[in-house]
Amino acid sequence: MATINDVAEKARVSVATVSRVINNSDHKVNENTRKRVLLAIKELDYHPNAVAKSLQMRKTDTIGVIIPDISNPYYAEIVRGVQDAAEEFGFSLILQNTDRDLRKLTRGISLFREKNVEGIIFSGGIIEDKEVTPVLGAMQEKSVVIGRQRMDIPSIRIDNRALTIRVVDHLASLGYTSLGFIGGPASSTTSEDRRCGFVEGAESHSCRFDERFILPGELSLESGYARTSRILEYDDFPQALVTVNDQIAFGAIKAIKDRGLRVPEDIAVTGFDNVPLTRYFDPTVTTVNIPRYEMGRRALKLLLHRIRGSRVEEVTFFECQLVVRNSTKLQAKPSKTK
Amino acid sequence: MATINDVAEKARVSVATVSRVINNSDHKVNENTRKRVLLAIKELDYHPNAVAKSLQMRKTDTIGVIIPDISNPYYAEIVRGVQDAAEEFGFSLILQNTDRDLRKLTRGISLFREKNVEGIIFSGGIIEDKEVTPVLGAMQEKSVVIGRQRMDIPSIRIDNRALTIRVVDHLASLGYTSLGFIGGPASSTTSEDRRCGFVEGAESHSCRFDERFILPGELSLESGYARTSRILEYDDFPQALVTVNDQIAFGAIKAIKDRGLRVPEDIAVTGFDNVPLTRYFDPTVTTVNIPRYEMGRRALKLLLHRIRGSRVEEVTFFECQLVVRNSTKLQAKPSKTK
DNA sequence: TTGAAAGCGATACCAC
DNA sequence: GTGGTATCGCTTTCAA
Repeated sequence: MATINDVAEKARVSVATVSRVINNSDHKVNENTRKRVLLAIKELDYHPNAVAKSLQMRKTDTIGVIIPDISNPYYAEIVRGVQDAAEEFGFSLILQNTDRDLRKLTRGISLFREKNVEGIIFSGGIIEDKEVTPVLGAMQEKSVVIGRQRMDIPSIRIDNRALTIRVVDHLASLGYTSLGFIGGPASSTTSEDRRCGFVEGAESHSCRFDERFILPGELSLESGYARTSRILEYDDFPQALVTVNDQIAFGAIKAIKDRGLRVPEDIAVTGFDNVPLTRYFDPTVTTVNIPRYEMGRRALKLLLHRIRGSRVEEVTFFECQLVVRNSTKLQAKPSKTK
Repeated sequence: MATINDVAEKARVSVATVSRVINNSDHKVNENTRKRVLLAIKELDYHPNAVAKSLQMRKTDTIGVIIPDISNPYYAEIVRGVQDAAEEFGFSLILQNTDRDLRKLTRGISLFREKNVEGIIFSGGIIEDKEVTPVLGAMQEKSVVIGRQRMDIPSIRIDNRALTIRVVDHLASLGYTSLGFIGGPASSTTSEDRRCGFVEGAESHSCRFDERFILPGELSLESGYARTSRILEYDDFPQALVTVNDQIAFGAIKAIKDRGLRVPEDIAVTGFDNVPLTRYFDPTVTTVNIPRYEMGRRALKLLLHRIRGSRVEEVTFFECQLVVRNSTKLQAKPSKTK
């Protein structure tokens, strides 16, 4: 690999000059010299070494992203948003999956510090003050979070409680009077907020709900299937099931159908996220649209502001919409996708 | 941020000594000195600077991954495999999405070179000799590809042609005699290989197939829906549809049902990939399991071998299995998930 | 066992 | 306009 020295030698100029033309600095350089340098660069197939540059400049133009699992479409879409915005501003991403494991979380943060990332975006998983603050250290000033967390870091959020109340309102307006809830891990603040919203909404409509029908779980198809199966074993199972993500909802619907029951006639189901497949599932799934991609973009921009020293909003809320589809209509009408 | 110099000063030793204890080098260092250094490190909350280390060592422990789109679950799972393996060996990943756009591809490669990644893993999208070779340069020796491509780079592959023939065999054995095919972009070698396999299989069973029913498309739900709708407009539409991925298959099934037809009684559908949802869709989808995660892992390991100078297999094939489910059974039986 | 010093490949200040 | 050179933080001879 050719270095700036090789270029300087070949062009018979100093490295300072080469540096100037590489960065088309405002420092003037003669047109002819510039040409010679450019030629040498071409001939040597010279690429500036970003590592050396980073060392000197004390900036790496990379930011770290910490998520539970990139193979989870929910996070994948957030990451895509972050990444597109990052690219716009000339930043690279380096990713760390935690599987919601504290050890992996802290290891990721340490790695990021060593690699001198300029900031960190967290999404999902537990971020507890006690555990994380010490290893995060000064990087806390250069972090943003997508979702609620227990630390003093600016966050991009949605109002999970209010949204779940909206879901319950919708269900109540359709005449459902007994409800169940399938959540995620107890450590997930998102899931907890939704559970609170569920309870609050159900109470306000005097819906019947029952500890047997409020279950925690994983955010997965399998968990949705298993929890729903368990609920269906009771004769007095609820008329509608509120779940905290679309994967769970898919699993729930399959469990219901496998038991010979119909959605929504025998039991309605709602999800969260509005992944593309909700429009293709049978029945199509009532859910809450969460603008994951946009939240990713925004998180990146927010982080850049922080990095550059601006004060930023402590909390940025994103609006979400309830998307009503066939999994909650009392009589399913022929659906029209397009 | 404390540097190695600060530590040296605080511990009243030279940076050389500090370096030795940090890397527990085999170079002996007195137990007492070591303790002093360790203490200083703790007190200063010192983290070695990976950038400086990289510059000196001429290695970054970073590898680049180039894929069309991380928000596509197919690639997300590959990336997760790569990442887990990378972590095992102490490597970090840096990602680049191309959206199958040549300009983004070359930009990504350039970036990776500047960042001194130690190797590149490509998956998906067009990798044409002409376009890519020059910008890849010496990095070609440090690359591996997941999928077929038109360059001289070791690859991890599956036998798309044979697998598609297997799908057709299955269909033929069930008695389907007229077939259709919905593919991806013409630029996708994977999709092309599958089309060849489809034609070859259909011919060998003397199945009826027709240019009208062999359509290219995108690898998406929408595309599957649209292409299928078009096919269904013909009165002589085929009895079974082979599609090149599960997303397309989902779209196809919905299009069929929306038209009031049944899967598989009126028309059967097959996919490719075996994403988790194929077991939850209604009907469950016959597909080909592709071990994406394992392929990702293997790609990383293969790359590490290359980087370390070993010769590696030019092509590594992965076995895949046909997974028969209800979207191709002539009479659907009650399915049992678990 | 320990330390001094020469780089790694850039940037940028200061002379000329 | 151009060049010399200190510097970023670390590893690694080479001497002591």
